Amino acid sequence: MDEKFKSVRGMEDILPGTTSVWQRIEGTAREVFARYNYAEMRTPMVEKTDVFSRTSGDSSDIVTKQMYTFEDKGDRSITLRPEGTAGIVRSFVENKLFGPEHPKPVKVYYMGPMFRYERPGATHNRQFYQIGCESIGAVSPQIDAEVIKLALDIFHGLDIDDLRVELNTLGDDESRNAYRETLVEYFAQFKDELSSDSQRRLEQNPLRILDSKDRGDQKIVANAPKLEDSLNDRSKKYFHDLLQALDILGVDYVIDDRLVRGLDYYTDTVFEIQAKAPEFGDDYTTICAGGRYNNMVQEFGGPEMGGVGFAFGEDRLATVVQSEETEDVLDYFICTDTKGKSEDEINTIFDQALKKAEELRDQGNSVEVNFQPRSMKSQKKEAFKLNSQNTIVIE
RNA sequence: GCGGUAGUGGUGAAGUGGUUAACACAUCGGUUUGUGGUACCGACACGCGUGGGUUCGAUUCCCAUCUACCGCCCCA
Repeated sequence: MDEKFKSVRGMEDILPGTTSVWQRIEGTAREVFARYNYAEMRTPMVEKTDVFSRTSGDSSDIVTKQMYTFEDKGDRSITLRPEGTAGIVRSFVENKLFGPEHPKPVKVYYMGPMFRYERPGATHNRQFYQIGCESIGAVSPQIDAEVIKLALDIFHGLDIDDLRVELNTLGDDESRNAYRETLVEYFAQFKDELSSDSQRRLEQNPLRILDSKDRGDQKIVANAPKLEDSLNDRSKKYFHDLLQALDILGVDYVIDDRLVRGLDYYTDTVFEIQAKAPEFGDDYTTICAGGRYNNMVQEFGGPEMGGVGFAFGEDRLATVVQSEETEDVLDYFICTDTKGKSEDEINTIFDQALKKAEELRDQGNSVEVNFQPRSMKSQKKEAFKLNSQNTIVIE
């Protein structure tokens, strides 16, 4: 085709042949969300840039290099949402869902496109699709555990069973600030040995050095002080209680004290769910991530209320999920025998076919009609290919 | 954003500095077939991602650009 019309880089079409997989993912998610009494919420795909830069953290990778930001005609800086949580919380505050008339926590889910400006690849698109949920307005380890179980239920419902939950706590503000100080103190000794990325992080977000992939960094990280040692009693208890709640639900988990996540807004609980599949090279690959955020509602000018949620990418899941085994059957295929007929005669035949199809469809049948002048042979071939139960010929 | 590989019809692909760009599948037409997927015949890229350049002449060489894929980075 003419190149100037090609789709924008990183934006992919989801063709009719593959939508059934997406529908299964979304349908399964809706069912599970309903069982946990979550309601769907839809927020705009664009927000003022500050909504994301304030909450995600000015130094996060998403904000520094992945935001799809531009100015509208009113010179406002707006951004295509890179993730779902910030917009939901913004709406929660703006619409006063924190009010007493709304039972807490407010439980919502969402699904839709997200945008990040980065290099596209097999598993990376600039427009991608996420499904997620948020439980806002109450803080309790049982809620966190329930949210994790909810995610697992969705994946099990999609027949993804080889799963692993990785878990960590970042503690509350007091604990994190204390840890931050000891961490900066520690890394400062090795400042010159750290990668350039991590040297930058040292000033802006020292926690992120912990999951640096740089080999040199990793050696230094290995001996770094543990977050655990900086946790205050409240944070320790919260995490302990979460583990207990997960035990009660029979959820297996792995504690990973390096897990800090790329977004700055998390407090206490952070988690990832990984799945192993041949499509992922038989490795455990992260398919879902989430955590608790107890400051964000306030940051938007709301009351002091915590939230917890997760999100998973549909694109990545779609490579693993099989479409449901629904055999495509057609009730009727209507052939039109136009060979040797005049144009007027052909038109009449097509009209008859159109009418016949309508009658059959009114009775609830699925019907395909041929409105092209072509041979009976190719029409019957097509009827066979479509697995048509009945074939009618109009001549 | 950096490094690497690649870009030929609906699909998979072969190929060459120079008259008609293999082959296969799909599609369409025809013949055959006790007739609905068989067999056979035929049609199907005025074009080799796009834009320049070198050349008597480029799909084939050079440059740029776009796109895809892999690695890094990051993540979903």
